[in-house]
Amino acid sequence: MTEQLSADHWINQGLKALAKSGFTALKADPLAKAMGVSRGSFYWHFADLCAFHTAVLKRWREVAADQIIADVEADSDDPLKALLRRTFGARLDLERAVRNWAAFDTATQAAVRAIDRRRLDYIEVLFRKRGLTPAVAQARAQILYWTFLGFALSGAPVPAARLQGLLDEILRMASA
Amino acid sequence: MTEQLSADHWINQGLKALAKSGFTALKADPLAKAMGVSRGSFYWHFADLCAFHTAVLKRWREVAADQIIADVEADSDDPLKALLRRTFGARLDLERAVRNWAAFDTATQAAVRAIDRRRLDYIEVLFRKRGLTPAVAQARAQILYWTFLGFALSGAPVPAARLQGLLDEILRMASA
DNA sequence: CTCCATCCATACAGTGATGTATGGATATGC
DNA sequence: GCATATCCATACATCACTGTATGGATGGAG
Repeated sequence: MTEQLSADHWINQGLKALAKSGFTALKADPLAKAMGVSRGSFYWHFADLCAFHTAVLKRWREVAADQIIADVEADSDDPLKALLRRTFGARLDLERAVRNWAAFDTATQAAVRAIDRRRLDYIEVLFRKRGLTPAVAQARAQILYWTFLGFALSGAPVPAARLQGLLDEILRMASA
Repeated sequence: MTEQLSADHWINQGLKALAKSGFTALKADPLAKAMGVSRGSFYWHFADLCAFHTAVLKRWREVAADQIIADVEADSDDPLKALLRRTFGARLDLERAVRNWAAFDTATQAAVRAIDRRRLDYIEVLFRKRGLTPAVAQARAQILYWTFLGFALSGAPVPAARLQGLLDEILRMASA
């Protein structure tokens, strides 16, 4: 057994295809071709497409959660600033693809909602630690998160220098 | 000729299907069934699917532009506030669907970019009229537009009362 | 009334994918 | 060294949709 595949191989390939080509690429036939293998393998590891989809989604939830943990662990001199730098600077193709997917699949929608909840709560905590009242902290967390989502989903590339200035402005507005 | 269809009928149905079911619903066969007619009509009015897609997209550009005009014409006591009320309160399914579509089609992507440019420019003008420097006006316009996009694309429903508070907070942050 | 243009239905071949059934290859336990 | 479990290839039936070709219906010009 030199080159046998596992379910994880398929799931990883699924995430890769998702980030690169969107959720419409999550099909057995094209993935198999991309991996140089036949669909026989796919249908051995997964009952059907739906099972594969839920597996990919589960993995995404894990990595998205890990992402959050990593952000929490970020150097905490100015955690909000660090969080902005990290999130606005990250590769966002996967994020984009999953959220597009969510418009067509309720399970994906649920996963996205769960992740949103966690991120929102975390941002809110950061604002509270800065001394804002709970109500204002909640509002600004929601607003900041919307801003991030808009940036992530707009798809328009922003030069690094300009992005830096925009992040500064965001921080200024959020801390006023 | 009592019940003949025109290309416009198809395009309108396309926009409706787009808003309701996303860009994957822009197919001849399902649309024809939904209109109680056969694909023969479709392929008489349009050379192929691609031609239909560009027609739908062209129409979207027009209505999205009209939307902007309407916003510009909005009562101008506090234009920014009026703009927020109008955009955050509007039906955003079509906006959502088109932007999802743009992730899979470069022509759609170009249309979205064009609309984004116009909206951004308009918001920037509003900020300048409020006395902000060009640089700050540009930055805040971008940030506010991202915030709108995040709201529009997040898909999570927000109760009207809570939304009102959030809009107030946005205005406060943007005007500080 | 007739002819023609407009508009639509139907039938066909073709494509890309799904899911299943069956059998072949390869390592591992005994 | 053989049987078995694991993993994959191939072939098949099926489905949804595309695009085309052909013919039928309907209304207006002459």
